[in-house]
Amino acid sequence: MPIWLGMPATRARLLVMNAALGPLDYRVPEGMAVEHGSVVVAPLGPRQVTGIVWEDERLPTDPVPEGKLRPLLAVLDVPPISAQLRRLIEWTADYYVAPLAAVARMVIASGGALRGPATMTEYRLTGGAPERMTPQRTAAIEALEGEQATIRELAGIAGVSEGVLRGLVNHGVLEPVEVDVDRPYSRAAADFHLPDLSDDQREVSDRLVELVGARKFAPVLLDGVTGSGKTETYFEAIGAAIAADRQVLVMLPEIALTEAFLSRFEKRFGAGPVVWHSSLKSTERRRAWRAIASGEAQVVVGARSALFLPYANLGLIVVDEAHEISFKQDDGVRYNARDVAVMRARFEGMPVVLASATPALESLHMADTGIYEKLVLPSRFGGAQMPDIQLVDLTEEKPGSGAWIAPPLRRALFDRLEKGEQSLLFLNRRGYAPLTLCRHCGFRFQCPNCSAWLVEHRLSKRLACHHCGHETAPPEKCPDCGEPDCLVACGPGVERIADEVTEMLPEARVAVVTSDTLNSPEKAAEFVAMAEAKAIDVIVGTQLVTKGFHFPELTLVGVIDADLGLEGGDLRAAERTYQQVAQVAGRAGRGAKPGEVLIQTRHPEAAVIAALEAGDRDAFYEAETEARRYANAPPFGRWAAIIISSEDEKEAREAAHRLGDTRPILEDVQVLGPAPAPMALLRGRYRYRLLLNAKRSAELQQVIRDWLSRINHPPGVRIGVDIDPYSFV
DNA sequence: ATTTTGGGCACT
DNA sequence: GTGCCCAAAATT
Repeated sequence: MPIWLGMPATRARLLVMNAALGPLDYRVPEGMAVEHGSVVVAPLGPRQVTGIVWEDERLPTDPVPEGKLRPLLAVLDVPPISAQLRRLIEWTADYYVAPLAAVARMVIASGGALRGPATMTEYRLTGGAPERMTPQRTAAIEALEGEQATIRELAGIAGVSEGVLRGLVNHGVLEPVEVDVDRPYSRAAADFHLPDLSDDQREVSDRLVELVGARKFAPVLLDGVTGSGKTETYFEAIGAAIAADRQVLVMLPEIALTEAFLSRFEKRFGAGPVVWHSSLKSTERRRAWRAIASGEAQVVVGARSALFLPYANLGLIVVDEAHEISFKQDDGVRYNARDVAVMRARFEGMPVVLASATPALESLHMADTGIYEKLVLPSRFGGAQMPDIQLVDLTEEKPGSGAWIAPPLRRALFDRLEKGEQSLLFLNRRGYAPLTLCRHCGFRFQCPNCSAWLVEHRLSKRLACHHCGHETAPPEKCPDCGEPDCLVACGPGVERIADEVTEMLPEARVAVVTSDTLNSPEKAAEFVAMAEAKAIDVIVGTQLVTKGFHFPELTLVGVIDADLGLEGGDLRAAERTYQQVAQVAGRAGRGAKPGEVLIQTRHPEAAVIAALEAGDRDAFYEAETEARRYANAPPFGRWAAIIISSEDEKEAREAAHRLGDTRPILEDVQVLGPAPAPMALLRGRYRYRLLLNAKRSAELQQVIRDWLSRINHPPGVRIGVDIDPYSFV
């Protein structure tokens, strides 16, 4: 699609991949084929930058005289970024008050992929014979018949040293072949293994398949109780997209979850999907990126960063566990992948499925107002029953001192172990104890870079900060008063609960499941295999175990402290508590045996806790909706946060007050603060915060942009805008 | 973001 | 005048 019809292609406006730079104009050299979306290399001073050719009218800038233009250096060998994706980049930058370049960088996030297809040299037999035969050469020629691979691989196949093969190359017996290093992915087949679906599932999957066929924007809330088989249901929609040769993006909240997903996917489609997440190695990243951009990748499974990739031919987006707050990115561009996914589906015209057993209130509201289509799976698959939920009132049923498991939960654990069934204890706290203090002088171990206590990890024998990664070895003596043997652990973490279980049930096999212990796909797979083989009796885990796992023999779930999430005054504390507890409860009784859930709490009367006990989701959502309406919180009003940070406390405070003093006075936007942010010191930066509460009708982003552009700050001060903040950290 | 430039200042 | 540091300007 040439864009400068009939005219010499002279000028191109670039969005350069540098957030501090505005749009830059360049000259297109004679004979260079460039269109909107082309990814190009341009000279910038003595250096080079990557840029995307953009529509002039969408990137306004002061006119630059012809004579000042420098010529573009090259067009990169990748498909141009589509107009729809360019619009999505603009929308995201605009909505989240972020620089265009910062958003565009997430599209180009591949480094090596842009430098063209890399090649490597493989070798194969020519059929010729060497002048002098040796036993090794004979063996090699025999073994390598029909093989083509690198020298190293061939040496492995033939069982000879690489030197032997190099000799054969020199004698012309082996010939080099240049191949693309990115080998093709194996193909998924839409009908590889068709599932047995319940009537409910069939009804929902038929509708999803229909929507995939319609090729129009269609936001869907797939609302199914835990264990209802949502995954199998949307797999049918994926099958339809594969059959129609359109790409699918499945977003999962945690990399730890992908392992279980991958094996289910492979059983259904006969080949694995393309995996995308932030810790891919650069070669894997390049291979995946190129396959996605060329259309070769049929199904991509990824964390939130997979959302911005330049799919050649996307036909369906699925956001699984769509309520998860990890879809909200909390550094760089603070976007919510769940919401941007809906926008992408809209710009590109396709269905987007938000799947959850505990949808975000906002999503449910969109469904109830008819903006999203709601598809419901009301019961568990295979006749499994929802678990029985009981509260344990910790003010009456007291665990012993230094213990956190109250008698009713202890009895239930005993009972399961006797019956040979599995139990799961949930506590959303990594490590052994969240605080260590000196019994003698009261000294508390604190992170030097953050406003946080150091968490004791006994498994790794470290005191660690969970915010910045600071670690020290626990000392023998108090660092403050020098008293030996005076340090005591305060409060429980999962490691400590595991110790308590072991003390109580010495013969029980206990597994601690957190991001510390399940930090690789292999470890995750190993854990799943052990749990399925019944080599684990009690799982003690953080929120990592609340989602995705399906263990049919698991019949007891204990929530150690349901009140934990309610502390801290977070906007969404009640909702998050409800979701976490409901999700972890949903791990119980997924097989033939019924499940039991015991929730330990000091506030059995709190609305969230009562709703959990009654299994009354509607009551919780109704109460929460009213609370949101009262607070002018989403979906009724909107919140935004402005975080001012600097390594210098005074500089941060002064910048925050300068902003506060020039706050806009508006009827529909209220500004609160500045105040020290809840994490007043984070990773060595002092932080202040302003909160904005706006009516739905307010031009919130425009107000913020105008306000921030009026003030200049010292270079060390960073201003971050967080639209629809989740964590109030 | 990174590089270039230019002003102010000490030193010769 | 020269060298040096730092802030401001430019980068198309």
